[in-house]
Formats: sequence, C-alpha cells, structure tokens
Amino acid sequence: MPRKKADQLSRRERQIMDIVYRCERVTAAEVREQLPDPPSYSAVRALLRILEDKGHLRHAQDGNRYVYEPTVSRTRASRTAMENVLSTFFEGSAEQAMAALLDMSESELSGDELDRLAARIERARQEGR
Amino acid sequence: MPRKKADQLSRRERQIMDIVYRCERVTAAEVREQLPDPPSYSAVRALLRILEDKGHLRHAQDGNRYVYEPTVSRTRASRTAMENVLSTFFEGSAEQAMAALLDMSESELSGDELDRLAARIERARQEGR
DNA sequence: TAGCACGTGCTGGAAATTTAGCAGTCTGGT
DNA sequence: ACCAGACTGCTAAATTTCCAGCACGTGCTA
Repeated sequence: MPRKKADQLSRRERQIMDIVYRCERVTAAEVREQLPDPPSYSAVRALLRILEDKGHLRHAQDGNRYVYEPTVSRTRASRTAMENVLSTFFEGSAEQAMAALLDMSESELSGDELDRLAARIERARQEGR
Repeated sequence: MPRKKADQLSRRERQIMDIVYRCERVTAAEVREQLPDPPSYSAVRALLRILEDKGHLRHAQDGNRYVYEPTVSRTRASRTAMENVLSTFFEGSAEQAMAALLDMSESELSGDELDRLAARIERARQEGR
C-alpha cells in the first residue's frame, strides 16, 4: 500500500500542483509568480515542502537552489483529472466530453487538427474491431 | 456586487459542488451520502449554507425540505472545468485533449460512438471552412 | 397532548490551513 | 574580510475551514 489517503490536497496545495504540472519543472520563485493572490516567498516554500512530504513532489538541486517536479507523470495525472471531469459533468462518457470539446473550441481548431482527429478515430475503429 | 473573488472554494466545498453537478438536484442527506469520509448531518448543512452565501448554490423548498441546485449551469461549469484541465495538462489544446481521451478510453468506445464522433468532426470541418 | 422523526438556523471552538519571520548557508562583488 | 543577495529549514501564530451540538419548527401518530 504505497499511498493511503494523503491525497486530500488543500486549496493552495492544489493550486501549486496545477502550476507544477503546467510547467513540469519549477522553482519556488516561479511558483510564487504564478500563484493567484501570492503569499510570501517563505510561505510558498513551506507549501512545497509539505507537498514533498506528502509525496506529490520531489526536488533536484540545481546549482544552489531546488527545482521541483511532480512524482506522478503528467500523463497519469492528466488521466486522473480528465476522469474526474468526465464523472462530474459527462456521466463518465468520453464521447460526450469530446463532443463538448468540439463545441467549445470549434472556431479554434484548424482543418489540420480536425484531419488528425479524424484519422485517430478511424484508427481506433480499426483496432477496436 | 454580484461577483467578487469568493470563487476560492475550500476542499469540502469543492467536493460538494462536484456532487451537486453530478446529481443536478440534491438534498443535504444525499450530499452527505456521497461525501467521502462524511461528517455529521449538520456539518453538511452548514457547508451548503456557505455555498449558497457565496452564490454557488440556490435552494428550492420541496415539501418541508430544501433541494439544492447550482446557480451556474452544468454546461457552463463543465466548460470552465474542461478549460482548466486543458490549460494545466494539454497546453490549452483541445486536439491534444481529445487525443488523450481517445487513448484512455479506446476500449470503451463503441463503433457507434466513434461513428458519431467522426460525423461531428466532419460537420465541424464544413462549418469552419 | 406527548413523543418521535425529520427538517432548519445558528454558534463556539477544534482542527487544518496558510502565513510571516527568524536563523543559517553559500556565492559573488567591493 | 565583509557585506548583500538569494537560497534553504524550521516554527509560532493568524486565519480559514470544518464540525458537532443545541434550539427550534413541523407533521405524524399513538
């Protein structure tokens, strides 16, 4: 049982994890810059230490400062996040979610992107036969 | 002042909002049932009252009890949630998100669903010409 | 009417969170 | 050598979140 139930992230902790996933590797200063309504520098560092204790982050020494990274891969975390959205808003249905994505970003998707998506769907059809 | 920046939901508040969106209309008892590690009944009601104060919920009297609903439509909220996931994990790209969705649920998507998605994409192509 | 079940509002305070400040280390410049 | 700046760890305390309990109202039924 590697992890039990320390998955309960507080608000600030979640904000920080989001930033870390967005940037992949960050210093305390960078985190602070991106935090809404940012607290003091040392407050940010305290939070980072807590997140490391809980096992969500690890740090590497870069010169004389720490650079933080998530311990769980971005891919895995994105999957979890996506599943949450699916279960909360789309009855767990990937199809509904994709339809919503198409709707909300129709104007932004280029022809190329649509082509690639169509190809992926076709491939999924083949494989799932 | 309709909205300020009371959008900072605490952990419990967020858990409750997720449940409300999943169910669309709920009583305090139903919320409690679905909360992980559920607190006392009156605690749940207290939280619901706070969420109503903050403007995220409203209630209607149904017989002698309250039934709570979100003030922001599910569609609108899902859009916001999806945008957050996009910006955190997919560089804001809907295409990347859809590709991930396809990957993670390939085995669950039926041929029919894939057909419908392909049709939607085709339609988007036409309209976006 | 009295007792019970189920609902609500409100409140004090425990528990968790978030924060700032202090102390120490290292580096580079004067 | 000494100071300034940037970094770290640690910790006490302010603030927020969270909760249980109490007071009260309503409807039902024995």
